[in-house]
Amino acid sequence: MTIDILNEERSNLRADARRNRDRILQIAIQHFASHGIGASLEDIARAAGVGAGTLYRHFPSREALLAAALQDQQAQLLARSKQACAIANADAALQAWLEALQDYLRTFNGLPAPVLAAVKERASPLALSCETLVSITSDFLARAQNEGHARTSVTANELFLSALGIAWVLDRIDAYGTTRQALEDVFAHGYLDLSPKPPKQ
Amino acid sequence: MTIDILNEERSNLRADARRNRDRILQIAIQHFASHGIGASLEDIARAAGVGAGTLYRHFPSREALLAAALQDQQAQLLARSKQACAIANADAALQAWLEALQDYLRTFNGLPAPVLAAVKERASPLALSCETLVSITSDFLARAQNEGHARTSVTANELFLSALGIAWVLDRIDAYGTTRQALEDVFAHGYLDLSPKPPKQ
DNA sequence: CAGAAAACGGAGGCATTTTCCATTTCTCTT
DNA sequence: AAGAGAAATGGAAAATGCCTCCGTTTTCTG
Repeated sequence: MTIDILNEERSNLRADARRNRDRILQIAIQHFASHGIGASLEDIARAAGVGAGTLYRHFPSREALLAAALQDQQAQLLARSKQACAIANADAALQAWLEALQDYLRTFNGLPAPVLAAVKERASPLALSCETLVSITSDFLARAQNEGHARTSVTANELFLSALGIAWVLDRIDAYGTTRQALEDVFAHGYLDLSPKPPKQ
Repeated sequence: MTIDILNEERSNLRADARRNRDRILQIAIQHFASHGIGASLEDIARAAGVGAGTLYRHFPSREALLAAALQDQQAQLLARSKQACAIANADAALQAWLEALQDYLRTFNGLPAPVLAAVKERASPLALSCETLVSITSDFLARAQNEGHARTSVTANELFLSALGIAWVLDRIDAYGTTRQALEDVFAHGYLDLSPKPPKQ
């Protein structure tokens, strides 16, 4: 149920290795934040004062580095999921969770892409956390289907994937109109409204 | 109203230039189809039997080449929009159009990304066709809002962006469950269903 | 057919990822 | 406290891909 992949605690790294690892991670977070997830790994290595080889030994792939850089945000996301659990109204709880998820996906520019990739690639360092996210989504969805108004034909996977899709669009469109709220609205209610009696015809 | 950017007809290209341009384009379509929009431009040039310089002279950027490679599909898309226009039911017409749009966006793997980029970048070679697509979407949406059941709070832009988001997800998830139909369903109806009386509470 | 203009192509500059290994640094034992 | 061996380092280099530049070749025109 935990989202952590590697706790910092007791690890048998040599002192210099640990120092370098931490340094790289800290710099990576800064670079991902300012240049998006595509930030140059060479730049990160240089800024951290280590050789490229060192970076790669600690984080064999961009995704591995990304996964490590996301741990704090993931912890925050988990905290928000706990808060959302406490919301009495099931629909509101689901909505709160989806909003938290959107915020998380905004941590770094371009994050939705590797997260989506991780959904299907078991091997990805982000995969574990992805499964957790889908599973949490599933919990909120199930509750909203039972107690609230969530459509019963929707699955947690679809919900999660849709959230990714929206996050991806918003990631790249930004201030294009009043888009964020609007898109989340389409997401929630669809573009068709079959509820009241047809306005015409 | 046309989607064409450069008609093949009378162009004052020298014979060898036209030959090369056509050749490059033909090969590019094949490569984009098999390797996605990220296909190596060097490979395309080599396969077309021309130097990299020649490719770049004819198509200054990947997007320009992509735009040219998409012309046939765009023509097909326009044709489908005409067909959809003929559908009596406004909702069904909108749905048919959105489906055609999805198919178009599946032409090459990864297409949604440059299309989304083109939505905001006036300069992009894909921008013109993008505007056309949004405008067509707008027509179908307006009709479905008047005659059918499309929610009046939704705009064509939001609809188009949502379609891009879905296409992007499906592009990378492919056979992940029964996803396609399901996602389009969430898109159409949302994940909440407020229509009938609340099932509980 | 010859000269001018147009087009060609591929070498080379640049950026980036990733590997490899000779050297350096740490740690643990004695 | 010293030194052997394991661990970690860093940066050179290979691989890939984008894109430009310019000496050479092809086409067109009169």
